[in-house]
Parts: sequence; C-alpha cells; structure tokens
Amino acid sequence: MGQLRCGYDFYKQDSVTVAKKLLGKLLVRKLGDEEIICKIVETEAYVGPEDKGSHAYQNRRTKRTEVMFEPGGYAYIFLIYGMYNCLNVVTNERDKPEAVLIRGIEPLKGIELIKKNRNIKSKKAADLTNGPGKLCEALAIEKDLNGYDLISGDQLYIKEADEKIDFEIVSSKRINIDYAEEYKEKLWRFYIKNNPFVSVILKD
DNA sequence: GTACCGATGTTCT
DNA sequence: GAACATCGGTACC
Repeated sequence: MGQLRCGYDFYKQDSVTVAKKLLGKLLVRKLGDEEIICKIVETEAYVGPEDKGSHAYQNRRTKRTEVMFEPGGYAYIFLIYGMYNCLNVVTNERDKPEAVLIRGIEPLKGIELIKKNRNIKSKKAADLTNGPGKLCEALAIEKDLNGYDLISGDQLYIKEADEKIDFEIVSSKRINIDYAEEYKEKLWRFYIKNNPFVSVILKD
C-alpha cells in the first residue's frame, strides 16, 4: 500500500500547491495498537521568507523554525498561547522555509480514542477536530513529534484517500495573523466547501 | 448565533 | 516583558 502514501515528490512542491492538494487526503496516526484516520478539510500555506505571517519571515532561523529549513516531508509542531500545539507539514526544498498548517480534519476511524483524548463536554462531533489546537489534542500530537519524518515514519503520515470524492475548494484569508500587514490579505487558506469540520467561516 | 475573557508557557526582544 | 498560526466557558442576543 506504500504507493498511496505521500512522498518527497509531493512535499517538495510549494506550500500553496501542497495546501490545496492536502485537502481530501488522509492523516494517519498510530497510537500503540490503535489507529486514527482523519480526512484533511482545512489548511493554510505559509509561503517562505517574504511572508510576514510566517515564523520563517526573512529567513528567521532559530531553534523553533529550524525544521522549516529542512526538505519537505517533516512535521513542524509548535506551541501556541502556552497551551495548544499546532501541526504543520514542511514543504519545498532544503533551505526554502515553507510549511502548511493543518487547521481542520474529519475523523473517519478511531473516533472513540479521539473522544478520550479530547475529553470535552460538547456533543457536537465537529468540536472534536475543527481547529489546529483541537486536532493535535485529538491525535495526541505533541512537541516530541516536531521534526518527525512523515515520509518514512509510521506513527504519523499522510496518504491518498481510498476513493476520490469530488469537492469544491474555497480560498480565504488566513486566521489570526493580524501582525502580518499586507500578507494577512493573501488568500492562502483553503478548505472543503460545506464541510462541518472547517474551523471558521469568514464573512466575505 | 456573536462577544468577550482568562488560561498558560515558550520564544524572542 | 510582550507577543503569540487557540480554546472553552459564560453572557447575552
């Protein structure tokens, strides 16, 4: 089944291309004997040294951003607001610091384990995984997976869906990057139209 | 449905 | 010391 998994030829593309192509693909997480599979429904591209929204703006290279300078195919995980982790996929070639933030996923398998990991009151299924912090908690994705190899690792990876389902892609501004000046206007967020696991719907 | 607010800790100035 | 690619609760429509 290896041919279904996304490899370097996929991740080496630019982040906007990868962000769009990730929609509809499957995020797989192995936890002991159990497996969680979710469909990716919302992404954001962070586009390299010129992008004022990106942690790697002006090639800012620190311990935190180091993995963004690696070749595409690694996980970039960072802590936000002191409490939540966010999962990114590093894209493009070595020394071209780009990444795609996964913002929304739809659980297909392992929902009981997701509920256990999240432990929330809400009965709405969407609240389990409709946001970057939520989905990391749901899949037990923590800082120890920063730099994880999504191409050859088996704990966390991305693969093609088993069957192709048509959907419409919506482009929008990225969420919560007020500091990014003109770059906050860029339509570098993508999601599957009408999917309930999308985190935010902006008014036009 | 929207609006605000506090929690929390790492990173960078 | 400030900022931060967020979330869940409460209050009020």
